[in-house]
This record gives sequence, structure tokens and C-alpha cells, in this order.
Amino acid sequence: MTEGEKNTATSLPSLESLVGESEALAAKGRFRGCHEHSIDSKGRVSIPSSFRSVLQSSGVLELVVTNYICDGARCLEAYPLPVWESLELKISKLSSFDPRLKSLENYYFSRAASCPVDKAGRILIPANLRNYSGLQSQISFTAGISGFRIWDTRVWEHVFREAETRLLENPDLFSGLDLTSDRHR
Amino acid sequence: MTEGEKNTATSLPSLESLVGESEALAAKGRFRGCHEHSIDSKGRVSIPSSFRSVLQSSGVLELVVTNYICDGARCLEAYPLPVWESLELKISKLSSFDPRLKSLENYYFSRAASCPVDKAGRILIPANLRNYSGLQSQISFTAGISGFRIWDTRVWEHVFREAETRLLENPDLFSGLDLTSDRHR
DNA sequence: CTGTCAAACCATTTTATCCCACTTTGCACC
DNA sequence: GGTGCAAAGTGGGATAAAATGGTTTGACAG
Repeated sequence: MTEGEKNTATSLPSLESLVGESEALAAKGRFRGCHEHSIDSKGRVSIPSSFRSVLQSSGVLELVVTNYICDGARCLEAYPLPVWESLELKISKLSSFDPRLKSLENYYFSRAASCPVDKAGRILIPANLRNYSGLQSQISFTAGISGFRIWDTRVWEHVFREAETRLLENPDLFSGLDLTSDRHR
Repeated sequence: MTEGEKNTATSLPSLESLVGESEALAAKGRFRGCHEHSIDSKGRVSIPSSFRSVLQSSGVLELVVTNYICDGARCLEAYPLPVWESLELKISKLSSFDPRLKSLENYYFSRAASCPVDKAGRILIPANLRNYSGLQSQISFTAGISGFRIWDTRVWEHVFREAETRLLENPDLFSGLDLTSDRHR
């Protein structure tokens, strides 16, 4: 499989699961919504202004971007630096003697790039990450709990449609989960 | 299936099932009724004033709007911010390492948009959500337990008529449901 | 020495937000 | 019923902010 090609594998475990609620951007608002921007020939993209205000309100001017696979498709994941750091800390403790975690470490951490937000509100996405996720001209930002994802818009639209279909065809995805637990309080 | 097109599949389980009774707008009144408004070229819609008073009495000036499919038709679902937050919290705990939940996350949460109510009592519905639900000129608001739904009026009328027909053809549809016990006492 | 790439700067276009004004509806009171 | 007032709903334009494109400067590697 060449870089940028669609990947048919399932999802990777979410990095977000490693981020405790306490480390998440505390009470400063959350990243929300899906925003489409364009990427220029140099690899620069504007961060959606609503995402920027979340960052600014916690005094963070720097993101960490790394590769990710979500629902079978390659994309990027971006975290505010402090969130990423707490993530690193956890992984470093976990991976001490467990060889299985080495691939996790290699995949997530080896290419994680530090991306400062410039004066115009943009970041530069390194070429290897751009190629990996197939970023061409139209880019979509989608909100996550403690960070956000960056997709080529075509890929994202496909993933979204697939997700819709999967949920319609398989409502059991919900019923198997105990989402209503606190109803019985 | 392109955006805005009718979807013929069945319903998704209601997001409302994820919201515990305790988190629902406590004793501040409920959203009730069906209200028709118009949407302007910029995507602005007035929130029905009765819905607004429910919001104001609990001090909430912000809604979160996301895509949804109800009875086979695309629409939007809107929640007061605090209700939505409790929902996010649950998902973030659940989604830890279950890849199947990626679809749920991608469909429900990734596009959920923060929509502050402006001075004139309106919200701006982002273009992607407008397209998704086919909002054109006439919009219908229908009440839910802890939030409400937003439809293109044509779609809503169709859904309502279909529901009526289904009940007429099958009057026993509800006979298995226990609607008479008062669980919440 | 040269070529490449990234950072900083600046300029232009596009978009969104706020504000005000108008129309319509509903309600109380005459 | 009618009349007047207040609230709700609607539309558009001005202004600020966001998004994008290009050029120059500087660092580093070949």
C-alpha cells in the first residue's frame, strides 16, 4: 500500500482514551463541529477559528500532529501540546517492559510533529504526514474530545457516509452498550 | 447517497436514550409542540419562543446541533449545551478501545456544532448540517424529551404522515409497550 | 556555492458577526 | 369587534475577522 492510499483495516484504539478527563482542556470549551479548509502548495492550513479560540483560552499556541487510522481510513490527529505531553507520559510508563506496546510507540510517537500556530492562524503539516493521510487540496477538521482530526475532505466524506450506513444497518451497536445506566438512579 | 437526499433505511436509536433523566432540564419545563419557521439565505433560524423560554429559565444560551436520522429521514437534533456535555462525557468513557464506537463518534459527535442563540433569538445552522438535512426554506421544530429536532418542513410532513399510516395499518403497534406505569416516581 | 525548505511578513479576498430596521403576530384593553 | 402595544420573527448591510496567496529572508544540507 502506498502512502495516501485508503486503508481497509479497522480502527486503531483511540489515543484519546489515554487522555484522562483531568488532562483534557479543562473547562475551556471543547473543539466542536466539522470545518473545511484548503491546504496550499507548501502544506499550510488554517486552523478553524473556533478551534483556535479553544487553544488560546488555555494559552496554548502549539499543536502536536501525528498519524492515525480511524474507521479504516488514514487521517491525522492533532492535540494541544500539554495534552500530548500527558499522553507521552502515560505511554512511557506503560511501554517499559511490554514488547507489544513497541509498535504503538513506533506508530504514534515516532512521527509526531510539533506544529506551532503562526500569526495567521495556520500550521505547517510536514510532508510525510501530508502524504500519509492523502491531504490534497480540501481538508476537513473534525472535533474530538481532547483534540481533533485532520482529513482529506474526500476521505472524510466517505468515512462519514460509511458511519451513517453502519449505524443504520446495525443499531445493535447501541443496544449492546449500557448507555442508560444512570437512568436507574 | 448524496447529501440532502432521502434515506430509506430505518431509524437510529434515539440519542435521547443516552441522556439520563437526571441530566435532563430539571423541572424547568419541557420543549413541547411542533413549530414552523423559515430559514434565511445565511442559514439563520429563529428558535421557537416557547423553546427559548425553556432554555432561558435554565440559563442556557447555547445549543449543540448534530445530524440524526429519524424514521428513515435525515434531520437534525439540538440539545442545550449542558445536556450535550453529559452525553459527550459518557461517550468519551465508553469509546476507550472499542473500534465499533468509531462510527458512533464519527457520525454523531464529529459534526456536532456549537450554536449560540443570538440577540434576536436565532441560531446559525452550519452549511454542512443544512445540506445534510435538506433544510431549504421552511423549517419545522419538533419537541423531544431533553432536546428537539429540526426538519425541513416537507420532510417532516412526510415523516408524520408515514407514521400515521403505519399506525392505522397496524393499530397493535403500541400494545406491547407499557406506557401506563409511572417509572419516575 | 547552490538548492531546498521553512519561517516571517505582507496583501488581498472572502466570510462571518453584529447591529439595526422593518414586518408580522399575538394579546390586552377599550 | 376594533385599537394599540409589545413581543416574535425576518431581512439586509456595515464592519471586523478569518482564510488564503505570494514574496522575501534566513537556515541548513547537499
